[in-house]
Amino acid sequence: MTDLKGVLSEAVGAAFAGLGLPTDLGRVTASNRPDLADFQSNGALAAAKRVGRNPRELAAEVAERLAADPRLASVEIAGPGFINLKLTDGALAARAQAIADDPRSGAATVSQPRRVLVDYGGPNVAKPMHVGHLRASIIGESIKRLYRFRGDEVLGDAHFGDWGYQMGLLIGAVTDENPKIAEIVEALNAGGSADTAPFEAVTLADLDRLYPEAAAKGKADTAYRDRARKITAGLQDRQPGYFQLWQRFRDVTQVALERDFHALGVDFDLWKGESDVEDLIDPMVDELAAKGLLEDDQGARIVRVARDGDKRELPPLLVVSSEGSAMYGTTDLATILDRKNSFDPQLVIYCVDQRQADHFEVVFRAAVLAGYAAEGQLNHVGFGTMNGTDGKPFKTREGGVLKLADMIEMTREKARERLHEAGLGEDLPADEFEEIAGKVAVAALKFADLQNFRGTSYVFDLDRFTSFEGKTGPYLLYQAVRVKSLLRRAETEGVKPGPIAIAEPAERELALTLDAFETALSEAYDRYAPNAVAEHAYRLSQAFSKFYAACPILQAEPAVRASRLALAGATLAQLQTALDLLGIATPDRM
RNA sequence: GCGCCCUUAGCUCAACUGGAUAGAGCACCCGCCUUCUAAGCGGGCGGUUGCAGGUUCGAGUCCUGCAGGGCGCGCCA
Repeated sequence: MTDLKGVLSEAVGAAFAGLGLPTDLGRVTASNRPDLADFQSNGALAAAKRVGRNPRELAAEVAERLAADPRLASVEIAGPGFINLKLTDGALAARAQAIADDPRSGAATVSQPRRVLVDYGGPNVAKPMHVGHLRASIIGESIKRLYRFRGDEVLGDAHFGDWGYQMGLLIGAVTDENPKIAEIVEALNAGGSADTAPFEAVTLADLDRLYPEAAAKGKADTAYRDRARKITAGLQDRQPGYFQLWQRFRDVTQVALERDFHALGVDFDLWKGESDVEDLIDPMVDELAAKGLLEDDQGARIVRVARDGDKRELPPLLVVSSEGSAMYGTTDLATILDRKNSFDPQLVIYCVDQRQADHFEVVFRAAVLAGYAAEGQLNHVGFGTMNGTDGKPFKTREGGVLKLADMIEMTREKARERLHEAGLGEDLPADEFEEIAGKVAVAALKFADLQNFRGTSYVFDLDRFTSFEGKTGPYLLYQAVRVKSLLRRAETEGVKPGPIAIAEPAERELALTLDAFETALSEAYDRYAPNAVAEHAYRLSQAFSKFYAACPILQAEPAVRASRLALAGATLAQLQTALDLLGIATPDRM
């Protein structure tokens, strides 16, 4: 299905071709001046430069060739040579009708679907998720849905951090604190057998408490750090005591993670972790050595990735540490190999904090050197940080890191408050009210994040995000619910949608906005930029709201009523699709 | 020190990859509910796009320099 921009680009392109000029000059975009036109082409300006002619003259010749097009109500030249196009109401109505009849709400699919893997989330075993994981989850989930909707075959992978130094630190800390567990670990490591039941006593809260202490000690105390590294290497060697205790860490973490992700409406197809590629590492190291990529350096084994012409000095990829353990770059590289051997993605999107840009550059270069990926196939889609109102990375009032679960509950509480303030949902059963509050909270958090371009940092301001007024998630839910309510009423009154006709300005604007969905999606897709979808959802809501205020629906005469009802239905379908692509679910009532 | 990113209305952010008069929301002011959810709609106020040059018909967008802010720079992830 082609949108109006595409249809008109073809027509204008043909007109340019008729003058012996390149077809691509006909590229049409939405008008910058809605008061003058629906669409515009700037091709004459570009052409004038190439062929050395007056742009207005060229534009006039193109316009002449377009004059007979029955879909166009007017073709005008303006300014230095803009070609302004206005559609007939009939052509607009036909497009709106096609969108209303389309289960995809007018969105196209890519011509060549790819296998795409989205790597996001990145929670760590033994550490509760904190606000830092929020953006990865929100943006990654949206990108996954967007790519899938465009027709690609997409897998989302949570990619646990479960195999590094922090595991060694924690095993050390837990055994220090609990002699009984230390005894069992030692016995198992020595090849003996022991009852591991006491491991069950280790809770996520314990790990949560011990990790910061251990990490701090590791920084300050060289001996402590070296022991943790040795334990890490031992774990990676599958020494039974370390390995079984580690499994307990993984289990207690998994439960909490699933709960947090579920609350956010985030799902993964793969729950793979660093440990899943452990078996690949030794052969991979051998292979890298055989290819002559590996170098010994200060007791470690590295791959140098610097290139001529680099503006900065990139560090090498550290493959094996001086203690013999795998580093995160090692598992990242092995994961690339693992994916190549299984899903064989044509594109991998790493949705990870922008601060890790250098790290990914190093890993990607190493992957290309090793022949595990082609140049450009691995793509780091970075994002900025979420800051507090002081402009610095978000912290609690006490200065600590806020757990994700706490943030979600905070937002949910705020949502309940807002609903009560507005006197909404009070006649609903308690469980439905809770469900609505949950959806409002998720919509508030996600829309606040996704309305900004991912690369920029933004300020976390709960009061603003949860407001029902203005450009917020709750506002969008309200709009969707309002349409649902309208459609329910039509249903009970036995009113059916019918053929769409366009007459009023508000109807025109709504139809044009519905048509712009495809442009927003392709931009979001090409630039890994969900904010284009968020922007569209908001514009659609506004256009509908204007229409809703200006054009009575159920009170209108039957033909108009049927048309407007169809427009309302098309709006709801597209709005829900757009929100779904942002990972936002819509309640039926509020 | 080297490198990357950022600086747009009082505040929070957009701007379809170089196009017309730089747009939204919040805040503030003025209108609109006996009619489909007013959590809404309409109107107004608000700008030397950090500063200085350059490229061209045309720059928030590209190039150079400067100022301010953030981040990264091998055995954490």
